[in-house]
Amino acid sequence: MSKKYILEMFPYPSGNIHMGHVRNYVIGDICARYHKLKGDKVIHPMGWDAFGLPAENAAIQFKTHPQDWTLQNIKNMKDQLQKLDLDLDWDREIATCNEDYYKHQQELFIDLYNAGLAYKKDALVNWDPIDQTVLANEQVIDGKGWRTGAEVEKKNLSQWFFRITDYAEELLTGLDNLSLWPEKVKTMQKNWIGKSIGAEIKFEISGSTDFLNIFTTRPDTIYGATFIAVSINHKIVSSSLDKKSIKDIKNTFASISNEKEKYGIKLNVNCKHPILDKEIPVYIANFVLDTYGEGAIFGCPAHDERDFEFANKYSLPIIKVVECKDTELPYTGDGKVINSPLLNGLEKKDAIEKIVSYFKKEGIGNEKINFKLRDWGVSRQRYWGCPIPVIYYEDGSYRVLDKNELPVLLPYNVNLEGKGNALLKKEDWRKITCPKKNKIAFRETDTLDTFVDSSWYYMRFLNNKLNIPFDSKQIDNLLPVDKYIGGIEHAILHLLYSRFFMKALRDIYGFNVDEPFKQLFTQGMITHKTFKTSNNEWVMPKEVVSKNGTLIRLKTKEVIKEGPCEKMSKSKKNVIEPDEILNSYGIDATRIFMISDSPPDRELEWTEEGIQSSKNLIHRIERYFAKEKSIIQKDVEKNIEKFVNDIEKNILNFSLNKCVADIYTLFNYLEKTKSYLHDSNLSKKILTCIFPILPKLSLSINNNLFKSNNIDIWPKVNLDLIKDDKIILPIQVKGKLVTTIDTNKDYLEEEILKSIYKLDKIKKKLLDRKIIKIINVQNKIINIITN
RNA sequence: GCGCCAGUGGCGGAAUGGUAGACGCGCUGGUCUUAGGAACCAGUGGGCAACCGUGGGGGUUCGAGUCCCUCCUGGCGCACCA
Repeated sequence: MSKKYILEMFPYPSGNIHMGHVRNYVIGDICARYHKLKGDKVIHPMGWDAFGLPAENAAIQFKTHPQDWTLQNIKNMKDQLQKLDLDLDWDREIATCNEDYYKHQQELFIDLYNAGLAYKKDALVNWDPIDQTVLANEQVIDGKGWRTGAEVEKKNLSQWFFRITDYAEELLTGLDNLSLWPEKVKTMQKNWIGKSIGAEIKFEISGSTDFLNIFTTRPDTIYGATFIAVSINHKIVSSSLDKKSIKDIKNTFASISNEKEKYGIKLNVNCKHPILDKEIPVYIANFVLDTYGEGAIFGCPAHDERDFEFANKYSLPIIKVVECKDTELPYTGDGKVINSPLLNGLEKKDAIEKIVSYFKKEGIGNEKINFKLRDWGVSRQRYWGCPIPVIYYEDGSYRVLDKNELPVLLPYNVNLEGKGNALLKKEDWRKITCPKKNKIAFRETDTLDTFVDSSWYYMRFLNNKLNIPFDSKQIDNLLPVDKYIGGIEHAILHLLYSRFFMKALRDIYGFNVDEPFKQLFTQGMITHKTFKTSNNEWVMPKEVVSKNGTLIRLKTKEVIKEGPCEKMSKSKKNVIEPDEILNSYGIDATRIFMISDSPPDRELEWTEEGIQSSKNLIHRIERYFAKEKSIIQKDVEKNIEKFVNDIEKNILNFSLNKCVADIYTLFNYLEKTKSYLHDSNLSKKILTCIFPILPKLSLSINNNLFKSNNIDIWPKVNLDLIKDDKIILPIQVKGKLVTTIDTNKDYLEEEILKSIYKLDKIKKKLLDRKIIKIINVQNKIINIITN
């Protein structure tokens, strides 16, 4: 018996499930039910990603406490999910906002801290000066606070970070082993991690013993370096300009409307070229990122587009060091190195190798690998999240709590009105006496990013009652998740953070699992038609009727124009409520429609016709099994066997739309041949195979026919039975199909050719032609090649 | 701009390099009736035909929707990453 851990990304408890959830969970449920019928030990849990900002917003808007609001939402959504009759392990349920979840997360924080993977440093946040609060990136719209409309400021705050960059290399190479992940997601993660191999080079500052570090992927172009550019936040800027000038420059940078326009200020500093006996100027440039590499570059205008543009603007020299035509400048391709005494004639790869070893020898540079990936900032200046188990003393020092001092409970009675973080204002919670040092201390008032909550929930599901975060033995036995199903929007952050957690905790606890999710499946979103009035007001589809070919709004008789199909959203009024659909069409019709009209990883367009025909199929299957038994045709068994084989293959491939086609094909056949067989093993086989997709229907028919609530286990396919001994063989002349003939499998080529030559259609084609060659792909095709 | 993915009937979509369009929707004609959110039967890529057809053009192959090159269009992601 093998284990199958099937997991759908757990939802944020917003209060109501939407069609996207339904599709997500139906896909997972079909897998889970299939594997159960196969006899696998299936783990199929569900829980709630229950911390996060919307609860705080709701608190202000509806005057409810975030906890009450969240718990009520969980209750509502659980009711709705249960109406969907999903085969979930509800006894594994967790909610990240429950003490019993987040206290273990505090333990993990301590583990990470002790392993050197959690640390504090200053970082910039979005600060709303009116609300006196920190904003998430998505709350900043066009540089303004979403609620106050105030110009958002960048503020430097001391914050907690997880050292995900320690795992950058493994997070990158690990992708190669994830053969069951979509290429697209792997590419996105690869780009996000952004590994570049290059060199770090020291540039001596003229008239000083100090130097500038520069990262480059093109050390082979060092002879072409004619300037240096640094970011405005580089330390050389603060040491050579006063604060006022820096602020002015920042403002100038910010005022450049075309983001790509190059702009620079020459500093009163030069650097020595590391090889040549010359000095090159240093600029502050708006296009140099301070978060990448060393925040400084050397400009080689001949072989870099940005440097070329900059050099032209400020009339800096352009020195060609890679062979190319002048018209090709800036030339960024490969070629032989020129104008570079140490490197002339070498190809790029050899030149890089040679120059780097020269730098090493001279002590002015080294190989360097650089990543785009930054450490993960996990502090959120928010109430509704997992408290960080840290206390601060009056002298500014801090202490990470011991595990026996946990949990740090989130206080219930807080003031969410007004400005600032509610925890900061909660003096009686914040201020404590440190039991260890017996002096006054203050709790950390930041809470953890909710991505932390979702980075290990799949571990907690394995044993949600345990008094420690998880049991390492169970992790080894039951992870990785075999099939993880969810939206593509989590391609980077959630999935990368979870992979990091898996690896970090592996190294701390010593378990043998490297990756949390063996197979990842990203389902497509659900779209629906949109409608608008002539004033561009959105109209709900059910308000629209067609009258003599024009669309009008039922109530007002306004003429309506049809828009494109778009992702369901409240603002576009094209949402379909799962509750309504379940009430009108039932669970099974809803389930099967979720997988009918397009492959599960692509968009699904919601249509009335679609859901209706799903319902019709269910009636049709019911009618079929209600018919009087009839004599069984010879081929019925074979066709059913083929059905079992096909539908199984398609479930395993997530080709669920083809499963629906398999069901139609089977019932088309059975009805066409009037084969009604419902008291036999054959009908039990059919009921088993449709059970994962249509559980309610399958059970009720099973009950009617066999007075049993038990669905048979998944049948083992008899491949001999499926084999065809008669085949239809296509006959081509010169690669073009002319006709087909019915024949036995494993025919003799000579014999079959004789009968082929007798066919009129073939005779006509062969008239006045000479046969050059016969291509017989046994049992597949015969191709007659003529002159 | 760079990267990835995709382009097949009226529509959604099927096709290990081997009969393109499975299956569904829609549509056409018919049947039946307790007039239904039905059901059943027949048909449905284009063309009167020979034939032509998988975004355009080239190529590989006996044979290409499928592989290669190139261009066009659309979607997604990244976006000055040195």
